[in-house]
Amino acid sequence: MGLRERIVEAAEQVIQMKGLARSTTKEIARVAECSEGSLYNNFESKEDVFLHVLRGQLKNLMQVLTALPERKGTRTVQENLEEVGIAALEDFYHSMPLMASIFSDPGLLLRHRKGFISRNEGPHRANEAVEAYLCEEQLLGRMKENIDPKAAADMLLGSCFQYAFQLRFMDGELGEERKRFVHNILDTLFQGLAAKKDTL
Amino acid sequence: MGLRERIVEAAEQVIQMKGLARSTTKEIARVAECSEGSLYNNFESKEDVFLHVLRGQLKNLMQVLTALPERKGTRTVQENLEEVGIAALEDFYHSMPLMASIFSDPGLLLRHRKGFISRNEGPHRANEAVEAYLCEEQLLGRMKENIDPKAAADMLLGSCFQYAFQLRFMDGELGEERKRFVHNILDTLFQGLAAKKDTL
Amino acid sequence: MGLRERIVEAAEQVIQMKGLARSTTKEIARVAECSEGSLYNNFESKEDVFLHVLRGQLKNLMQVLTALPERKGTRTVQENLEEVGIAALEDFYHSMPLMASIFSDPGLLLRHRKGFISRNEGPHRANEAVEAYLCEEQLLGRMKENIDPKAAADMLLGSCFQYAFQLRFMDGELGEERKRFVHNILDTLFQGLAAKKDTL
Amino acid sequence: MGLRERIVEAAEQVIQMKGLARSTTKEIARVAECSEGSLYNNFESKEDVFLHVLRGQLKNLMQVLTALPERKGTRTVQENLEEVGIAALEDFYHSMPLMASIFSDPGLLLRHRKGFISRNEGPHRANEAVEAYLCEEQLLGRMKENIDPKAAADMLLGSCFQYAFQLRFMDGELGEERKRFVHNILDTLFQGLAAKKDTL
DNA sequence: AATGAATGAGAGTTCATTCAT
DNA sequence: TATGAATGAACTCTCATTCAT
Repeated sequence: MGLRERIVEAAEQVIQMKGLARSTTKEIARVAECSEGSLYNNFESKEDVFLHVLRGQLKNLMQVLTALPERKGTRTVQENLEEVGIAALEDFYHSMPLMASIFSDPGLLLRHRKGFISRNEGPHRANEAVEAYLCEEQLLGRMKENIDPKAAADMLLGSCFQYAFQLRFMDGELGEERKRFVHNILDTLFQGLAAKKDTL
Repeated sequence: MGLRERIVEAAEQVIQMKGLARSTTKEIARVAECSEGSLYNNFESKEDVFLHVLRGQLKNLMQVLTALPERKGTRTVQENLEEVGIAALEDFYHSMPLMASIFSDPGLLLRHRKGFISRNEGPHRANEAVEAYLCEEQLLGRMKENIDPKAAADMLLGSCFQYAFQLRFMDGELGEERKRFVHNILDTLFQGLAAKKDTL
Repeated sequence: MGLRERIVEAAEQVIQMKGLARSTTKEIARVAECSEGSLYNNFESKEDVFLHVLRGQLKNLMQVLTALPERKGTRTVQENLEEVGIAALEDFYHSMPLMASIFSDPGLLLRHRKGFISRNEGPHRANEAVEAYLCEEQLLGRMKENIDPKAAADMLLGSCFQYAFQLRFMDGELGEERKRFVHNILDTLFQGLAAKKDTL
Repeated sequence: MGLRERIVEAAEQVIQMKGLARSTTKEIARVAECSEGSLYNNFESKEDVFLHVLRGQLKNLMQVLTALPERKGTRTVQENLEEVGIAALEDFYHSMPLMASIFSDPGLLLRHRKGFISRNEGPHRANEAVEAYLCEEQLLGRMKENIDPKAAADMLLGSCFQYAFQLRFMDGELGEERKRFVHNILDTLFQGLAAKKDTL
């Protein structure tokens, strides 16, 4: 593994542990087993290192989403979405401190927002991928016709996102209940809340 | 308005503008039109000021949720939830930089987590309130019986939460589409995704 | 007791506890049960308060020394000096943190040295008083003739002074061994170190 | 000379001049001709610098005391003690502002007392060394048998200690009278105060 | 005379960044 | 290319003193 990668991994570790606000170049260099000078031989600035760390997030989820189009028409829609939901929950949980930290410095966000968007790295990508998948399933008649695939995608990923946020806030670990959480979400989402017409 | 309040409001403004990481006591004092010393006559530390700012968040949403039990059995369930969703979206959007910033310093979170929990100030309160409301409506027969109220609450608030996060990330403003967003979510949630049985 | 006295006593307490460097007007006012403003209605400055505290030190020793001339020719010289030594040890022990603290701010010492000297408040007064007493006893033939009363006084008080310093440094309490210490000092001082002539 | 040493020397100079209470890191850095940041690359804190300054005190006296055992049986006891007394007077005079300053912050003393004791750096070391030397001379018959070597040591060093304290207090310089002072002390100590028996 | 909120200068400390080696 | 000592600007926080009440 090259030094650049080692530095990015070290930075990720340090930010996970201490938080972005308490991460220092000295500590990152220590964990990467190199000098602080080497940080600046490989990256423009500490900010630059952080950006590379950010890019490495949600890797697992993105992989699942990349494979999603192939799932179209196979297994059940709910099964396919469960796979997505679990991956989302895991990655959101893992990356939350990093992703959330960007709001602690709006200037940083401002400087790099265009870059994120042009490289299609925003956190909305996942939602769009799920939405696209659901459109396809709708065309296949495997999902109700007159509902909004975007809303469905937002509910699945949004509930996972908020759950990850709240777990981190409460210092909860992400244990086996993750499967049950996603399962309950999807069950409810597929059934709908509406009472039978005669009782409405 | 007392100086304490002015300081908290100034701190909120500054953190909204510059982010927690770039907020300085000097700037907060400047905006509050007092000396830095006065910050420390009124609060133990900068951290203490931040905590008071945090406590003032989600006020509007909490008010709507407090009124929710009285809504039980009135209007339609979907209308009642729309009110909640819109308030959530607005408050989440407004507070996101503040709430997310806490993850930039896990030490800070660690020091105050117990306080948050004991004062019931965690971000999960909203979800619990909506869940409780939906349980009641279920008993009234205004919602399908065999679905999970918690999952429904998580989807509504989770999608609003993530939408607020993404809007902030993309520098989007929260305009009139907020109503449409919540409406679509609830429409989809009430209908359910499941295809008609004969086509499943 | 008037407010002025209460403030001086409070200041002494606080300086004893926290040290001059960590003593604040806020704390002194709290202990004196008055406002910080009252400090400045009664004294020119914090420095002024400290000077008044200093003047109150070594009261017990000075009293003993004042009575010393009357002791002349009574009891034994050694007994009279023991009384002095014990009083010195006690007062030095008690006042050491205060007296020593003045060296932490030479500017303060410089500003007030002339005042100390003109009011005859220096720490050398005690030595002079003992020296004067010993001169008298020498005239009475109760002490060896050709020795230096000043040196004797310096040895008695000096050893007590340093002992008090070292006790404070080591966090030792001034217990019953104080009598033994002074007794040993005086025994040795009276006997002299010189070997018998035939062995010298 | 390394930067660390330069910083310690600069700190000693500054504390000698301004006193511990008025010594600032800015001034120390200025005198050491380095940045304030360098202070913190070389020491944990300003307190840490002060501790290193303290450790460097009484070097000359300690050297004389280290050589003392070799003096045993040579020259006269009084000559050997004069050398000790003069060194003590000089070092006490020089170090008094530094040593005394530690009492201006009992918290500091508390934090490091164990360290001082375990490293055998307390101010009592000198007394013990002289006491040990006198014991040896007693065995050689060069000093009166039935007197207390500890008391003798305490009188010699104590009188020098207090003399140094008073000189500093009075802004007196330590001139050539230092030899006379020590000489008088020792003369008196060796002779003893006791009147001839027939006159007692 | 008594108050205590407000002040602001200045303290110790941190840390991203540089650059001579 | 790798280093890490040196930097200095910027930070949070303290506290003696003032003054309107």
